[in-house]
Amino acid sequence: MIERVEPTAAYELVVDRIRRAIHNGTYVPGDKFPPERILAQNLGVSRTTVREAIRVLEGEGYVEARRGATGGVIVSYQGQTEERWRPIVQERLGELNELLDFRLANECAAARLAAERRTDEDLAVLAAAHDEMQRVLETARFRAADSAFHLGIADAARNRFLRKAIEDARSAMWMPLDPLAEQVFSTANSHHDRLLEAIRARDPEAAAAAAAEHLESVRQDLYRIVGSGD
Amino acid sequence: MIERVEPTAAYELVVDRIRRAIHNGTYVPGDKFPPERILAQNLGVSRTTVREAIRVLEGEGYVEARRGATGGVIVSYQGQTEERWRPIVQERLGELNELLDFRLANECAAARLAAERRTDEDLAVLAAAHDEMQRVLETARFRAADSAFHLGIADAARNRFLRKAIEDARSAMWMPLDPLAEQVFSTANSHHDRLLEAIRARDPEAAAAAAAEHLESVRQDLYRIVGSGD
Amino acid sequence: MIERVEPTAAYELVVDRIRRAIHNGTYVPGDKFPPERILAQNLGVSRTTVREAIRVLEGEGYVEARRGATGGVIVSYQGQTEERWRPIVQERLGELNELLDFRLANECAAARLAAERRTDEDLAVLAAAHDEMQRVLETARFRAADSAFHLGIADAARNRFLRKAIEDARSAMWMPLDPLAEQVFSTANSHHDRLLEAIRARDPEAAAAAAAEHLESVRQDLYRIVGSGD
Amino acid sequence: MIERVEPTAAYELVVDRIRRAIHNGTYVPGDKFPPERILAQNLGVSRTTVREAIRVLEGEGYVEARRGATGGVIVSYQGQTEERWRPIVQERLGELNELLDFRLANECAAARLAAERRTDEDLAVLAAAHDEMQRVLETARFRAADSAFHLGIADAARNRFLRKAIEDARSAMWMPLDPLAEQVFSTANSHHDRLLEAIRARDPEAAAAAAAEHLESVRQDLYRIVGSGD
DNA sequence: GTGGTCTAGACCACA
DNA sequence: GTGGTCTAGACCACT
Repeated sequence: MIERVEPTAAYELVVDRIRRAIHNGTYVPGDKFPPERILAQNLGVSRTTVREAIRVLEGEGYVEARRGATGGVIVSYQGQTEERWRPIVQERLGELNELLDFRLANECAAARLAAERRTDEDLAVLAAAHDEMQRVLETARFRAADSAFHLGIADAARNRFLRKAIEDARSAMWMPLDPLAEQVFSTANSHHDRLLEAIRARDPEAAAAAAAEHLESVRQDLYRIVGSGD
Repeated sequence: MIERVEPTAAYELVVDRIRRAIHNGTYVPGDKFPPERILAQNLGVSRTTVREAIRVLEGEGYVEARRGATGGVIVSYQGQTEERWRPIVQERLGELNELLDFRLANECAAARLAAERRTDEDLAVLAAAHDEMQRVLETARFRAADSAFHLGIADAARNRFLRKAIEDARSAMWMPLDPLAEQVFSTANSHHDRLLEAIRARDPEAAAAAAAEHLESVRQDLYRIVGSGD
Repeated sequence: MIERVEPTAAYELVVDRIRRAIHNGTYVPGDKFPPERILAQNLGVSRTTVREAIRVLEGEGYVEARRGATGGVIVSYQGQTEERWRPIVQERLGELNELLDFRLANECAAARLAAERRTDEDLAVLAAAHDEMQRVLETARFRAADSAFHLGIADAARNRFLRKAIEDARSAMWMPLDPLAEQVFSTANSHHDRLLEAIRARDPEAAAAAAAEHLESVRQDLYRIVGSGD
Repeated sequence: MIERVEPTAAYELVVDRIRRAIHNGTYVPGDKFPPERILAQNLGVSRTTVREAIRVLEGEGYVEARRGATGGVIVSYQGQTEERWRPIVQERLGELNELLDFRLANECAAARLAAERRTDEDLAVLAAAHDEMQRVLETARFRAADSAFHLGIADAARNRFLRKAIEDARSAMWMPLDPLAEQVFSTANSHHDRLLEAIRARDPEAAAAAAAEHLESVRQDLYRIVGSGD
């Protein structure tokens, strides 16, 4: 009836923000973060708090801090093989399915609204991300462009609640499956093609359908990972 | 790119929990809350923190604390006339529209999934809430039953993310519009009828359509409030 | 610079109020207090708190509680001989002198203002108290009339701050010196005569002088008690 | 006959102490208070209680709390124009007159006793406060020196009851009338001159007369404020 | 090293 | 047995 609250320390929130920025490709392995002072300012917290967060992320192997004038905080490489992740996916399968249903609801709605409301600027952003995805070879870069594409749709839908729900859900689904990602590049690109075209053509239903198809194919990928162990 | 974090104090979380419990009708005006000591235990915080939250809610006029063995913290009456709320609705109109689009996405999806997955127990819960809505005269009780109905659908959909999104959105839309609510009782009831029937019949598309229709009529009500001032 | 605070429990305040009422003769030995319920109402506290206070006063020997229909809380007799109090007066002599200087300041000012502002009603109250003092034999009754007289002057001065200061100071000086009191009856009466006449004649300076003389004679009485042990 | 008691929470006592310290100029706008932990120790209460008091004072606009090593609780600036305070003075006029009569009684008595009992150390304190008053330009500093001067007289009188009565009365009269204060600087200084000289000369009657004259001129100032609105 | 928050436990005043 | 207050101690976030 009334559930437990769990107070979250400021530095945990910062950890979350940074981790999410890495997951959605804002920063890819090898990238350097802005200086702590700047980060602190942007996040609206003190530098101590940022440092605390970075220490945690270092512990998790997400980032690496280097001292000196040429130093800074850089994102680490941490690709994982499909093999190592299969048990984890298996365990989370129920949750991942729920997440996909949740994304279906929100990303289809966003695609529909984006098709209605998109400006030419929105379209340019989406097209750029789409181009980027077809050009890049590196998984991390692909993921960044992928995020930019899907969040660009949410932005074009002009709805901050859908935007946040989509961002949350994508972040929650994230897994460092570099090898897998490569296999699905081409499939993803064909879906993205259809989605982009529908939005360009201002066709809400086609956009929603393309989004749904895309997400269902992601679901198939997950089942394939799980199944491939048998 | 990287957004501000806003650290949330434990007592703020408690304020939110309690406020939400009032908004969704878990406690209606005149109801007494569990004793502070019990609340603290349930919420997993100390009594001081609960009291801090109650003090805030007292300041906002949500609750009133009475001492003594027969005392306790009770929910205040704070009905507002449509007149007083028109400017506030007007100001929030953009946000409310976004919220409705967000609810459309999630509540239609929930209705669809509920129609597929509902058990007989789910149906019993929905039917009970539906009956309650048609029986009660008091606005607060109606609101409670309304919440029970819609969250019951989310529960039947077996998806915690949809559930949370729906709860959040409903809570964010809440306004103490008692008079308005009364006017829309009958309309709401007819929509709920259709929704319940679709779920009973395990018809996903009909359920989604009924949910959509219901939310669009809520949107019309909001515009009516704003427009009635001319 | 910033001094300690000492929080006072409600029941301590009640103890103080009741003790003061006994000291200034509102209730004299043998008198019965109002029922607890009434006391609680008048004091603005709950009955439990009144009971707590009475328990303390019982412990101090001020009152005695008797059960049953004819029962109630009655003020105890607790006369003390001069002998027993001499050491206590000696110890408090510095404080008592300060109190007398404080009373001089405030009672003279009150006498002066009373002479200017007194109404015929004020005069009647003072005259009644004055008569009472000359008639009574019992120490307790004399003290009651004495209090009525002096506080009546403070009331006639129409100044709540002087009133409170006088009441506080008189209460702080109180000692259960029944034998002493008898010895000074006649002296006190002659001073009171002069004070009453000056106020009746609306002569501020004479009133202040009479008040001063009265208090200085009280000071002499104290030194006599202390000295009489040599 | 028996008056209501009003139980005072510890934090209310602390609020009072701090507010009084501000009123009598112990801390002037811009000053920083001792750290909460020290305050708590000095006041003999827990830090929670001190914080509760500070929260109240923050709400009243008396103080402002800043975090960080260079932070602390500082006294706010809150000067008020004569205009804004006229109605308030008007409303309190009766009470203020009573307070002035009360101060007359006690401050004249204190001046008289101070003239008799002052040591050279007392004189040095008074002279220092007197010098300070003639030197400072800032209202707040003047008020602080003024308080030091008058309470210094009470201290020289060696009477804790007069001391407390004077401090209470001065605190109760306090108003944030900065502009007014400036206008009366010179008048006050001339009165203080005479008062200081009488105490230095050990002339009780002259001291009392100077104190009386000073207070009567304050009364005139109040009437001037009230009258100036016509 | 400051203010901000939280905890666990206690006692008090109230009905 | 309720809310109201207080304590002693702790950790966190800020500057």
